[in-house]
Amino acid sequence: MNNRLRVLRAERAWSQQELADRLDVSRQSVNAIETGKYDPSLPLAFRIADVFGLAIEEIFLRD
Amino acid sequence: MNNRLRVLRAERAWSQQELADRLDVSRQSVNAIETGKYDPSLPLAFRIADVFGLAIEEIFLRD
DNA sequence: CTATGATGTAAAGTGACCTTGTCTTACCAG
DNA sequence: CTGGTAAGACAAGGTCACTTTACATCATAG
Repeated sequence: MNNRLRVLRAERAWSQQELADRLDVSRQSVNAIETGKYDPSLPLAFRIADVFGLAIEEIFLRD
Repeated sequence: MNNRLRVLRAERAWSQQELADRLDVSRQSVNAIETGKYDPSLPLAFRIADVFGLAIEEIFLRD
């Protein structure tokens, strides 16, 4: 399960902390997802999609 | 996090066991997701979307 | 140099997710 | 009616996603 989180965040010039606040999770969680330590829960994946205004399939990719 | 799993499965006349086999999880997991006991992991959500040929957003709904 | 912001990593705890096992109900053959 | 099987629910246990807390590195500003 690959994801384009880092790129999308860079496009908006957000820090991990800034994204974490918008998602209402810890900064470390954002970092862990970006570095591929684990996948987000489905509800969090939806919130991520909402924050970026994209579909889940446009952010998370089947590897 | 609401989902249309039961309806989609009924449309195809699949038992919980049949769907579970296609998803490579236990029959109980399918049941638990249908009855709203919990949400599937993101990878499983993708497999569910693949099995039904739909987007995740068409199966799982923000409540 | 000191301070601050951005990112990465680690250890420990909680609860979500998934399993195995058991149960009920319904249906059909004999 | 009885035995067998299929479908769906429920319970208890284990693994891991996710959180918190804490500490470390590097860059840049003052």
